[in-house]
Amino acid sequence: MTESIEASVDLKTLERDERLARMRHSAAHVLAEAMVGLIPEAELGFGPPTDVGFYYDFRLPRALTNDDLLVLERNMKRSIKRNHHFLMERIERDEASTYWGNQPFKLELLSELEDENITQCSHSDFVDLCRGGHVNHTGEIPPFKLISIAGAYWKGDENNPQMQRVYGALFETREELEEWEKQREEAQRRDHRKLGRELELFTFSEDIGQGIPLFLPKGEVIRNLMESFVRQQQEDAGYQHVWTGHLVKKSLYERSGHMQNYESSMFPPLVDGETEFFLKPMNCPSHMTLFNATAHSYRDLPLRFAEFATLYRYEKSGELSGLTRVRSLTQDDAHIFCLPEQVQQEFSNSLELIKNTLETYGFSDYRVALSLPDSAGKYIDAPELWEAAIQALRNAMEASGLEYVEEEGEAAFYGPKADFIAKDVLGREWQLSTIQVDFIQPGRLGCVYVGEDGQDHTPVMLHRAVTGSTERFLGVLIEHFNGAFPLWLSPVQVVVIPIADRHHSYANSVQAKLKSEGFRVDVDLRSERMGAKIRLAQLQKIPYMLIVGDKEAEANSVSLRVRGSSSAETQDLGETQIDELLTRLLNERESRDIGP
RNA sequence: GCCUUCGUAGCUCAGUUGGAAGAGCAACGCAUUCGUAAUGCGUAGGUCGUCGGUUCGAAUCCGACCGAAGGCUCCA
Repeated sequence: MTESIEASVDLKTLERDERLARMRHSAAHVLAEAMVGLIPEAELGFGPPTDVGFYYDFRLPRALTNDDLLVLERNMKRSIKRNHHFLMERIERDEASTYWGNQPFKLELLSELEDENITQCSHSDFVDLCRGGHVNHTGEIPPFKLISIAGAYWKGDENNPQMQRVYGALFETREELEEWEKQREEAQRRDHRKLGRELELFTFSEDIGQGIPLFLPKGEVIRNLMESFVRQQQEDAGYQHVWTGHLVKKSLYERSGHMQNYESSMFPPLVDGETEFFLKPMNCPSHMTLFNATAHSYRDLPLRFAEFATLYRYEKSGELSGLTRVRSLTQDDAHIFCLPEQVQQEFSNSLELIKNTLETYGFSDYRVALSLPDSAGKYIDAPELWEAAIQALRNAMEASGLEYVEEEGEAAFYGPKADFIAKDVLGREWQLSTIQVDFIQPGRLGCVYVGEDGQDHTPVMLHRAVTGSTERFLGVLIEHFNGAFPLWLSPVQVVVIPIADRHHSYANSVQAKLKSEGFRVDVDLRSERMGAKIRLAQLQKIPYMLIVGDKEAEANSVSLRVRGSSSAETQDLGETQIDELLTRLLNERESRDIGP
């Protein structure tokens, strides 16, 4: 056996990320060791570290079960206790080929190694082809937990065979691991699919179809408020709202480039004789058609068309998920036709709109990704237009003082994108808003304006969505607020709770008073005890409970109970005069307060 | 679409090796009139996702399909 070529490391001197990566990668080795112990015929793929732990891909003669995870975990812990040293060594190619002779995936990896710097790592009796990056010995692997079994394509390519992937979570301390598990459970508790059912916001039905959410009355109230909010802001910012229906002829999408680039994500066409109609998967061609309906002078620009449009996208069945990935969605979409020199100002205006909106919902922490094309992609071939668009977008972002990271290969087929990725209260990231610069489609669809020089010119088009899709954004909001919406968004803002039957008429009068101010108010007239009514209101996460009995009816007041910002915490604010209550409610509603 | 798991009342779930479909909550009815998170009693509710197969007999075993979950792939 050759000598170790990996120097021993003092973990304490490493950056946290590097240290964790080594620990996680080492744990993956130990997982593979345990798997070979459990199923000797296991074919090994590879096992990298992840954001929360590690995984290892295997091809196995049988499906793994959750019981297998327990066995694997136990065996891993045994190996860890024995402080096996990780030994890196260099090996000759033909020696490696012989050694890995019956491991097809390892042979494939081996054949892809360009140079002769072939290394493998052993600990205990287990050897793995590996480029390195371990802790010194298995005893340095901190607390971990095997969490799930999943299918995964070899090398992430769907044309490759499917492997079984075992995921593990690993952190430096027991506390961090437990914290992570708690976060995970909290996320499950807040799952918008569960809350959507409990709060009667939306549902799905096999009779309607996969990925097509149906909104119950309370869910529709929220949708409507979300859209009204954006609509009002857009009107203030000089947008004009338009409406372009649901069906579009194939020929338009052929000219825009969508047929060539997007057909697989569109529902099959509706055929009428010679004509094929498609359900609209996006609005840009429709809005450009609207633009072309009238003649435009450079003086008209920028022209901003906005639409709350229902779009249909044929997402593959396995990709659907609650409200966050659907087949019918409502986009708060807009297209801004402008002069090249207006791009920067329009970008900045859109950014302002997006910022205001996200902050109103309590998303103050977000990052921006600049999505660029790569050489491999399906991007429309017009290098100088791409270059112009990317330059314009970069300039606009820098002028706005935005920090951003560039991501190659993520652009739309017609242009680069600036995507806004916001963090929710649990620290999870969601891609919500987007601004895109398009130098290509307007020319393809013959959009022109008459310039100062009396000649026709092609406008630049900005695509821009604020909340993205109403469905997806609502799904994120439900989890963000844990179903306890701020007053302005709550489907039921106030519930009046009479203590006994003799208080019903006073309760009704309180309801009428608040309703006349435009509040959404229920009265609980059931023959139940007050405690039961309060409990129901709490579970429904209604912001304000007004309890009325003899005292209150006498004094023209209510006993005020506030739901509180978190689901568990409530406040009894005691007796409050109706006028005082109204002032409070009006302020809270107008300011769209999201609480502490 | 692919891998794995799952589908029993409106919801959450029990249902032993195949042998008469259950509970709690919700709903409905009656009683109760109550002071800050569940009043009591009663009634009703199911082609066990669908279709087919094995069996004397299927919620239970097998197959196909539909739907869901966790991943993978994809997301203009």
